[in-house]
Amino acid sequence: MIVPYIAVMIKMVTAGSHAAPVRGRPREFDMEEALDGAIRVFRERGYHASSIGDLTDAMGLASGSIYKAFKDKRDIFLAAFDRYTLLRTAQMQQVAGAAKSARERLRDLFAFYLESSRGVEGRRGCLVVGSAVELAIFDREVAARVGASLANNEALLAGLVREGHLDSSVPRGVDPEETARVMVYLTQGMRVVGKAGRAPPDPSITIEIAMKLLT
Amino acid sequence: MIVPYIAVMIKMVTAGSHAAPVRGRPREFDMEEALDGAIRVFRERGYHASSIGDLTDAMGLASGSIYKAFKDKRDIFLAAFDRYTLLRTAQMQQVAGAAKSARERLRDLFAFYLESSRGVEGRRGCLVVGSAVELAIFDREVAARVGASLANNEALLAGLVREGHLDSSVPRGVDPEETARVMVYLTQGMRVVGKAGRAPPDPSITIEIAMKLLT
DNA sequence: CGATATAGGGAACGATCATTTCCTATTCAA
DNA sequence: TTGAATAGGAAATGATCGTTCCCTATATCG
Repeated sequence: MIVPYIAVMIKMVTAGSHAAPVRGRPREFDMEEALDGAIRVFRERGYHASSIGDLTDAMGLASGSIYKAFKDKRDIFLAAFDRYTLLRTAQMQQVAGAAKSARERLRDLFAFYLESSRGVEGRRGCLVVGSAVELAIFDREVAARVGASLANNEALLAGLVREGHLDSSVPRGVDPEETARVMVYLTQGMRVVGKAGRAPPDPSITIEIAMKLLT
Repeated sequence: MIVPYIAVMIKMVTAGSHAAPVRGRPREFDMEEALDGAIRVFRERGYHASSIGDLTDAMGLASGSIYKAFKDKRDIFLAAFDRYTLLRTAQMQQVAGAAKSARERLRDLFAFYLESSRGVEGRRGCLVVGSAVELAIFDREVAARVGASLANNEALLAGLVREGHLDSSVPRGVDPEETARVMVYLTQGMRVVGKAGRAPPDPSITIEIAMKLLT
């Protein structure tokens, strides 16, 4: 009797308290698919320009159903933000774990960010950047999540610089934390410029210039 | 008879067709002060979260008066954007013209951007970044202005790199255009992170790391 | 099987927003 | 000095938006 209760609690925690309860009619829609639709809308239009109508279309739900699963529009946004950062962190860690040397892994991350900032994906934009620009100043909770996401990226990059010290692919003189901070500026700036649709003709040149930070 | 007409036309062009006409009751408010108020509102809240009520407060005008001077909310925004980029470009050119060597002028520009991304000013944000993120994808005219502003900054930075070749403060191997592109990423990223309220404890270290791009 | 609990969905509601209207005030032209 | 033109400002308007309500459907518990 207590085991399923614990399982439910764990699922509720991982799903951010948006998991379906045990009693009553079960949820018919897929929460992850619905949130993917919400992510698409919020990335393209931002928070304020996304209407509930936009969200019902993209999530495949009626407004009544949305308000059964979420407290309000902001609650949808926070759930979408959390899923976005979850997926993005997974992608980054995958990219950052492929190559042999730490230097090459950092190069792969730059390429990944540059690719994310190109074409349709670039125009769609980054939800973290969008939240920072549109919401962080007046919403403490959003600001905290944006800060945590940036700190997370910074830590990942700093860790790679430190690994580079160990495998001798990055000179000891390169400060991990300070360099990672500048690299975060660089990557977030790529997303901004990508939103404006200005992509570099030859990304490989851009990457090599960015790699000078590891000198 | 024709001379004042020409003068009026020139003023209308420079003021973006928002100048007061010759006939009728003259405008009582100062257009530049009003636009400064609009700039403050749009920088803090973005476009969609800024209500006409916010703008009447910040511009010191009633809604009826605002609609006498501007076609609609978007027209106010475009005028504010143009004034913002005008002022910002002037500031940048002033900063970029002080030091002796081109390398030092580039360093001053990094410091200027980092300072603009700190504290209250940083939280207030950059109107170009905000426009790129919130509006560029669905508003061609805004996208064009954002693109022009980024291209302008890029050209300014590239020009300094080229000057650095001439005064030998920047190695010849540093490509002006490609390096300027990366520097734009860097500076726009600073504004994003500044919006989130995360400023570097010691800006001078950050600046020196950024200067590695000129290696 | 009946009671309870929750989901799905669409219509209704209340608030807010951008914009217009209308009236007064102030200028220039004739 | 009168008329045309425009500014200032407050109230009215119409549309849109987020949210709630209500009804039906489907599950579990006793």
